[in-house]
Amino acid sequence: MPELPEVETVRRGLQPVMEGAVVEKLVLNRPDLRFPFPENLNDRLQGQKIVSLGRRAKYLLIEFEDGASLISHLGMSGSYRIEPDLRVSAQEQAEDGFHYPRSKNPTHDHVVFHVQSPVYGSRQVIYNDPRRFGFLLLCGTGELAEHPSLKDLGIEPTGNSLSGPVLAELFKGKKVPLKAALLDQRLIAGLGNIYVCEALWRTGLSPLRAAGDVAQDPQLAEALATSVREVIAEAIVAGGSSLRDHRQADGTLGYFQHSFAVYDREGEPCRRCGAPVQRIVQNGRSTFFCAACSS
DNA sequence: AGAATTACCTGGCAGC
DNA sequence: TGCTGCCAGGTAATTC
Repeated sequence: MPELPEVETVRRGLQPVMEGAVVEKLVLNRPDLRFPFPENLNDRLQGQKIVSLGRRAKYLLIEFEDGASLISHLGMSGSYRIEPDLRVSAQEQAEDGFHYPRSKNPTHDHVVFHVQSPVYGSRQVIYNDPRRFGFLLLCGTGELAEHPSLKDLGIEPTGNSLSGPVLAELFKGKKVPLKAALLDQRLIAGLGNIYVCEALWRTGLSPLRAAGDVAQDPQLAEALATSVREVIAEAIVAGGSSLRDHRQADGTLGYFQHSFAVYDREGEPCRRCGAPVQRIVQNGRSTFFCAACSS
């Protein structure tokens, strides 16, 4: 599920119940995910108010009033959902505007935040992750920027910071294929396999082309930077659209509503030229592109 | 140093 | 219907 747009969708879904809420209790149903949970996590967070829910690249940042932060990464299969507390009546549940998806598999409900929201009252925010590639790290006051998971991250592909000249500078002299360069979180942070394929297709660039090539052509660099920004922005809007009617934490719905130009469309006609979409493997991962109209 | 490969897990699906 | 093999959007560790 989670590339940047999905994490942003999750952030927006959780924000209403979590921001300003107090952590009543944190329940860990196992000792670890990808990494061991921080020690005494419940003791550290119990009674603390969540002051904001942020995001950096694909990381969800839960910031507390004492300045500490939880860094949450969803890995490949992580998701959050909101559930009503037992004390919340069916009537209130029906009227609070939230959508409460059932747990697809309760055995993978690894973390439960019991929160008391000033607006919605008691709710459970539940982290589910079948593959357990996700992780939860605790970061002390003021250490977020220097945290090992965050300090080497490149620029966000949101807003206007990713311009043609900026992209050209990042890719200058790089011999690696565009696919690898765009996936490199130290250059641009937040792109994953899907949106890299989509942005390259949109620009008419082959994923096999050397990144340094694009750096030497200001127009190409501008076009690629624009495509990346557009693809990400549109995906966030699509994720958000599933939140319009029922605010929900799980970004899955928005994600699957997306119709991709090339991703997972091997053999199907290119939406630009009609030639069959190709699938190749780069660095052990699938790349989808149109060999006929990308170069 | 930088690039490529492997490891970490479970679930779903195609093919037999 | 079960079994096997393969594939999956992530980062980190290891090897080259």
